[in-house]
Parts: sequence; C-alpha cells; structure tokens
Amino acid sequence: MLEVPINRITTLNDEQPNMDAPYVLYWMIAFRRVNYNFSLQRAIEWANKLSKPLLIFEPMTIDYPMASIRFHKFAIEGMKDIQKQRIAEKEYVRAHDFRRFMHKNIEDFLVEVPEKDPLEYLNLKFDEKLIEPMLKKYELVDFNKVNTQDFLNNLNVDKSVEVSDVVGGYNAAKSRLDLFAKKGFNDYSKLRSHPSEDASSQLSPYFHFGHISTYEVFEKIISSESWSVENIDPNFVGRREGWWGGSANLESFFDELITWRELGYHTCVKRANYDQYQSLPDWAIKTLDDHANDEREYIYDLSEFTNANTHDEIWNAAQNQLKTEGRIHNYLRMLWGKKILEWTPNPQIALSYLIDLNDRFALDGRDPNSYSGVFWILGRYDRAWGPERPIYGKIRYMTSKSTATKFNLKPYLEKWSVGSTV
DNA sequence: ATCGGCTCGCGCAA
DNA sequence: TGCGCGAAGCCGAT
Repeated sequence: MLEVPINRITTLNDEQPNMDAPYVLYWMIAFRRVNYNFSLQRAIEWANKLSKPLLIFEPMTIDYPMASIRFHKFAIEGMKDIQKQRIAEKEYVRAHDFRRFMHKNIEDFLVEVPEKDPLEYLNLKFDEKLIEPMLKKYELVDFNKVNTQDFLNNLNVDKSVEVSDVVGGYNAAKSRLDLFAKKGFNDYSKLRSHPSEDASSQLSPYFHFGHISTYEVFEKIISSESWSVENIDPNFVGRREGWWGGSANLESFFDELITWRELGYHTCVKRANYDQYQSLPDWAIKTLDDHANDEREYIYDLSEFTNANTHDEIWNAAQNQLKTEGRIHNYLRMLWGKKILEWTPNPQIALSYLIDLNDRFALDGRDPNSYSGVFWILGRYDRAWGPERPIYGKIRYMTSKSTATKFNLKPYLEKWSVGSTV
C-alpha cells in the first residue's frame, strides 16, 4: 500500500498515541466507503504501525451544528485535491481561471491516488468479539439488524421532508455509475441538458455523502475510452474544451466531475463567507442593488415556493421533482433558481429561499457544489450580460419560454407536473 | 439555422 | 495596452 501523501494529512493535536488503547478508531464521517479512501488508508497505516486492530465507527448526527462541522471537514478533505501549492493560495472567481491551474497541475493529482481496497493491507483482520461490547457500551445501532423505517419513525428529525426513492449507499452508486458509463455517457455532451433525457450521471448525492469516490468514477470513464494522462494537451490553455485530449463526452463530463467540483470546494475553503450574499462578485452586487426596487410582476413566499404553487408549470414541475425526489434536472435547476430571484422582493430574500429549498430538499444539499449552483444564479463564476433587464440587471437572464422552445419538455412535465399520476 | 450585440474581468502577448 | 475567452442566455436581424 502506498503511503498517504503528506499534503492530505492534517494534524489536529500534538498528543502521542495511547499505547494502552485496545484499537485504532476511525471515525468515518466524510468518506463513508472502504474504497479509494485516503482517510481510511491513514487509519490503516496507524493500525499496522501500532499493531492494533482497526475499529471503524460510522456516526450519524442530527443536530445542525454537528452537520456543519461535518460539512466543513468534508470540504477540507476534498480541497486537498487542489491544494497543490504554487498559485494555489489564491481564490478563483471563474471556472475559466481555475481551469488554467487545473490544466497545469492535474497530472500531480492523478499520480497520488487512493488505494481501491485499503482494507486488504490491514494486518490484524476483523475481530467479531470487538463489536458486541461496543454496541452495548455506547448503545449503538447496527442497521443490518434494525428496521430502517422503524428507526426513522422514532428519530427526532424533521419528518415533513419525506424519504426519496433514490437509494443511497455504495452499491446503488456503483450501479448508477455502471449504467451511466454504459449508456448516458455516450450522449453526455449532446443530451446532458435535456430534461427529458437520462444522460447525466446523477451521482451528486453519492459524492455528497461520500458513498463513492470521484477517483473510482474517473477510472471507470478513462478505462471505457482508453484515456491516459499522456492525452492531456499542453495547448488549449484556458479553454473549456480540448485540453483533456479525450472525446467531447469526456471533456464535458470531466469539466463537471473535476473542474467544477474542485472549484466549488476551493471557494468554500478559501472564502469564510461563501454562504453569504456579500461573497458575490462586486459587479453582481452592484447590478442587483441597482435593481432591488424594480417592480416584481409575481411575488411568492417560501411556503408557496415550497408547495410548487406558482403560475409557471415548468417551475412547479421542477420544484415538485425537488420536493419528491430530492433533486432537480441540471438545466432546470438553473431556470428554477433564476425565477426565484425574479419572484421575490429582493435578491437577499431570494438567496435565503434558494438556500432553504436546496438544503432542505436536495439530497446533495449543503454540499459545496450546491453552493456553486445557488450562487451561480446570482452571478458567481459568471460574467455580466446585456442588455440590462429589470430585476436581473446584468445577471444572466433565463426564461421558461426559451426553455420550452429549446427542449422537448413533454415527458418531463408528464412525470413531474403537480398532480401528475404518471 | 446562425450570428452579433449586449457586458465584465482575468491572463497573457505585445 | 489590447485581445481572447468564458455553465448552458436572450433577442432581433439575416
């Protein structure tokens, strides 16, 4: 097993290991999987070094402050991918700028990859005797022995957000990945924006919960079209496509999987106020402010938005998908957000509604990438667009009418229109 | 169907 | 200092 790279390790205190302890405890929060997992690999290094058994504890927290800590840890872990020094301390305000950095340094990240099966390298194998006393002592739940629905019914969390049919966990993530590699990926660059097509990976919730590694997804895709790091083209600096030296599908999928994902983490780590209105670029704040008092033709409150109760059939369908399934199709999520900006009294209220709806209902809510999506609505990573319009100012404008012209929405609307029985 | 204009900021070449 | 370029836009002209 290769050593965990030093730049992926954070020392939290100066204490020496307690040699009398019966085991090394791995507190599995951010990367809830046993494959391609540097954290687990590090725990195994310690277990082997100290000749102690490894105990993996996967906790579940329900109070928001803990969730916030988990979110931040997750963000920091992910950020280590791109903390490869030189120009790395700065903040990137656009994907365009970030790509230059990625293009130059990506090979370094692709060399130091986590092991597929780090548990194979554990010297002391699984000891059943260690488990039962732990379960008793701390009153822990073994979900293989407890009915999940019963457990949820007795849990002290918000039950108004109903469970989604989307299945969590590594196995579901792997099935989804296999299906995507075999089918959706082949039309990815052409169809990913089409709401009625099944061409996007839909892996975001699994990344958010750490159920699958981006490394595993990356390896699956490159093996499917025999791509290797030698394909990276030193030309195309600063260009969106072409520098990976792969198919159009690979170029556009890697732009999502790697460039945009890393950029989102980068922003959350570098900007303490990443979730605040004031973190938007100056030009966006100025133009939104210039139009804060513009007349709004429609205004809805949070409850009306939540219940998909607007005048717009497309918007309601998108919200219904979010409320029911815990996600919105990529393209429609942009339109969905733009309309919230348009139909609220001011952009600060719009932002608070966007964050509430996204974090409450989306399976990938609270993820750095969620914040990329939400803040993009208000101008982050984007540029000014003319002509200047009411409410939006120079913020990129979108309409349901154009969306309906561009795509065949019929199958999507049949599935997700409010009251639809399909 | 395709194109230019609208508009801003970054990196880089000159 | 000027130029190319950009998460997916919109609109009107050709």
